[in-house]
Amino acid sequence: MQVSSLPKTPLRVVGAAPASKFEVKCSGCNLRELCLPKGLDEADLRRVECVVYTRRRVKRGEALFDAGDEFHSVYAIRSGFFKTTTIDDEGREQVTGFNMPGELLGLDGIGSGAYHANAVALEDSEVCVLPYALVESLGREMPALQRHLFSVLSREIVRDHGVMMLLGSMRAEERLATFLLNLSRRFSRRGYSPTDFHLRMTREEIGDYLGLKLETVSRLFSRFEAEGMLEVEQKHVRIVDVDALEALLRTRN
Amino acid sequence: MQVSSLPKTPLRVVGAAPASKFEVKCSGCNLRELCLPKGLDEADLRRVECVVYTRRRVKRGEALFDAGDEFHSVYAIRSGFFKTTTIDDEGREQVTGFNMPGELLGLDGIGSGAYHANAVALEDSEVCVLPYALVESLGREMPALQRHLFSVLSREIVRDHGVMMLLGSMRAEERLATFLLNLSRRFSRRGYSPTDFHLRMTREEIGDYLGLKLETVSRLFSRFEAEGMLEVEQKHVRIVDVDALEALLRTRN
DNA sequence: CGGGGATTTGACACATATCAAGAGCGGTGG
DNA sequence: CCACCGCTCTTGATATGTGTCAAATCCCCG
Repeated sequence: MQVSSLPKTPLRVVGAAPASKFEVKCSGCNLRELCLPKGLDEADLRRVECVVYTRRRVKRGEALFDAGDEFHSVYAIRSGFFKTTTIDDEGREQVTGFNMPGELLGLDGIGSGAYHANAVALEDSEVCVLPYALVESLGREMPALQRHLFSVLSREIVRDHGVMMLLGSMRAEERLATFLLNLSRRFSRRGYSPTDFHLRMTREEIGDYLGLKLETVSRLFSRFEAEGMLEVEQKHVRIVDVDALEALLRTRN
Repeated sequence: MQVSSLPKTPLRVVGAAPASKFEVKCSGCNLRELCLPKGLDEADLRRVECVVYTRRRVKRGEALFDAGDEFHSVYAIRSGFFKTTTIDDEGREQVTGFNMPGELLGLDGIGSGAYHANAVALEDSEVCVLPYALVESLGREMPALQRHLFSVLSREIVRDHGVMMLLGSMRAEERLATFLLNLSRRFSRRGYSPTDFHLRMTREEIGDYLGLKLETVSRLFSRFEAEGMLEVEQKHVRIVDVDALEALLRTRN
């Protein structure tokens, strides 16, 4: 079985400097279109690169930041995979999102000066550090950048509303189907197979995201496989019948 | 029984011009601290007032905007009460929020140029219209305003994560308790009784927000009343025992 | 190569949904 | 001012989806 999934660190710059210091070249980054506005010229890019002057590596299982940490930077994922979670006073844990290269982390900290979520790497990862004070002031000088930031925040709100829809109005199988189709689309956009990928999170983490128990998630995987929609082998998933998955969502019971 | 609830239009400027044209004076608005950054001087306020040059009235049941409408403005609620909802392709309806004076509507449209949600007035309401292009450019000249907007967007994300927590990890009674305590706090902040208020939404709308069926919501109200935590009379709610409500949330089963 | 976490699966419990009926309330028009 | 109508709400009986508990297997990581 041929499985194409994200390599551990597919986007690392070859010959980059040692861990504590990296060459940062947004201009040559193939994720540029995901974390920067379109149509920046060379001069703009150089100014952005002055803001993005460090990278940071986060090992699998480590936190990029924790809820309550003082907010100072937003992070652009360069390689790897993250989950963000919030834990309330009573210990309930909710996974608020899974994040892949080109996406931003830490936006939840802007409003209060402290991060509200934990961001944990699900595999060895690398992020670009964007000191927020610099981003903000650069935004004032570069309208396109400012507009882009507002846009990213707004789209995050729209995404969250989608998750609210999922959690509030969908049945378990619809939630998992939505989740898989969403992953598929995002992998696809990044040049990876939309039908064949590696889940970086556990069944429990999927459950904590979808509002389900891990046993339910496991059963659903088994059922989807039995019904010929998926091939599941541990964390490798192959979507065999996209149409059937999508049809699941259309079935208004 | 004495019930203090929001009057129909508590904040209307006495002697305001007719519906199509209002005096707009942010400087005299007692909601200023809710929708504007602190510490603006007189000159700044006048500039803001140039942007907020119209108001709009929305009757109970009418939509301020619908999903798919072209995005051009953000709205600050001056009086009244709104719900925002999203409907997916299959007709599932999710209430994404209830909004009261001082809160902003339409932020979800910034990212894509079209609103993603419907905003419907739950009682006769009035909003300040903030043309987004003007807000954006004024933000570049007034850092405090720009920072405030980012802050509002970020806090909306945090709020949404709270709702995800509610929908994904709480049981029905915890959801309703959380909802009531949240309303209580927001009424309180606006100078109204935190224990005694009028629900402007139906049981069904509460259910569509909390991911529950209207019957479940109704039963919960009855039970909370039977247990001496609430007094419920139609849409009037009186919180008799806040501690008990909060204790409900602490009960990790 | 060993061990502990992750996954699967089964049996059963329970919270919430569904279906149904009736009551209450508010608005409208005669 | 009263009666009617429609919508909202309440409550009961029952169904069902998902959670809980438990045990066995798997397999990945150190």
